[in-house]
Amino acid sequence: MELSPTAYVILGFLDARPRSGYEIKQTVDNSTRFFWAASYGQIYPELRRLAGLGLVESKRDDDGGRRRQIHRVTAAGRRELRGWLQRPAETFETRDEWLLKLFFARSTGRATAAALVRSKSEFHTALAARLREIEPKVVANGNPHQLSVLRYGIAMNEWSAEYWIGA
Amino acid sequence: MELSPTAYVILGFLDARPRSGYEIKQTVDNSTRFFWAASYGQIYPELRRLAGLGLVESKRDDDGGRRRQIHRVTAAGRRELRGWLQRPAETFETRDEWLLKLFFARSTGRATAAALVRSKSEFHTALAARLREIEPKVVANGNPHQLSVLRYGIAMNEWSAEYWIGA
DNA sequence: AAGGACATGTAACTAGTTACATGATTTG
DNA sequence: CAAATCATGTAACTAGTTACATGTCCTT
Repeated sequence: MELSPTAYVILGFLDARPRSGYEIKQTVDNSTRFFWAASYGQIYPELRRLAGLGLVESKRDDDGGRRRQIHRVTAAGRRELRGWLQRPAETFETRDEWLLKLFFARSTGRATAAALVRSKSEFHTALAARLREIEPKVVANGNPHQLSVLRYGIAMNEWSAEYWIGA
Repeated sequence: MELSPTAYVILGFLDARPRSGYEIKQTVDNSTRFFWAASYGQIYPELRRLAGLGLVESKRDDDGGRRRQIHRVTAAGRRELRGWLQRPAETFETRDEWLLKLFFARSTGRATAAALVRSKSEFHTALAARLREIEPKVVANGNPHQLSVLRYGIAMNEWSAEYWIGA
């Protein structure tokens, strides 16, 4: 089966424990977001699709008057996730508008280019700080792979911030 | 006017000199590709759109029997490009399937995780090497901003490759 | 003669975002 | 009581990829 990487994000989080679509979104925003984002507009329809394929089981579990749906990964879903983990990765993409503007900053004055570089540096500093805030939670949850991914993100953004300060 | 960043890529390259859609694609693949890619399926329709908006002028310029179209940026197109360059950048996105797999490599053995890390490191080494090949061309064309963007790409990929070797 | 590079273009598809609609509960 | 948070979902849209179709010219 060939699912979208975002489907595996969902399967991956459900593999740790069952949760609602809303919770998946929060979790993504506090973890994989810096290298793989996902919006509600993707998560909810994808959950349905996965349920249709038998990879996820969804059951209603209202919280008081609050309508809620809890999803859990099935045995087939776990198999699917393992299969994906063993296949080689393919996608690596970056869309960096700062670099694009700097690249075409020919006619603009050098003040504009300098401001751009400063702004890029600040962006990476802010992102690194944001990731540092998450760090204690990830340490607490005790998954070494997740921690090493996060630390890479922190280190990389700090590296980038410094790179452009020196420039 | 609010165009897609890819439209500005086109305007930016046409600003340096007029060229065909095919040439734009080749140029992108040899320069902005590592931080902003574009396919024919985007470039050709976008050229039409830009022509419709009066930002680009396209004229037929067959090369022997080879049908060809040369596009040049208009004065309005240059204004539009400058306007974009002066607005702050917004988009910064990464989709990294290697990090995603590592992040969810809980149940897989540690051998799988190690292979993943190695493969990520190799990927960045190869990309850095690819960018190094381009470097002389960029040096030759004498645009300092383009060179600094390229060198950042090289440095960053080398940094990433080394980061994961040590891990 | 064949294969690769030059050259343009579209159709079908996949992915993903944004904005909106709806409504309950919790917190200040 | 107002605002934030919890919670689900969809419609319309934007962006972008892939695969295909077509044909020329150049190199081996």
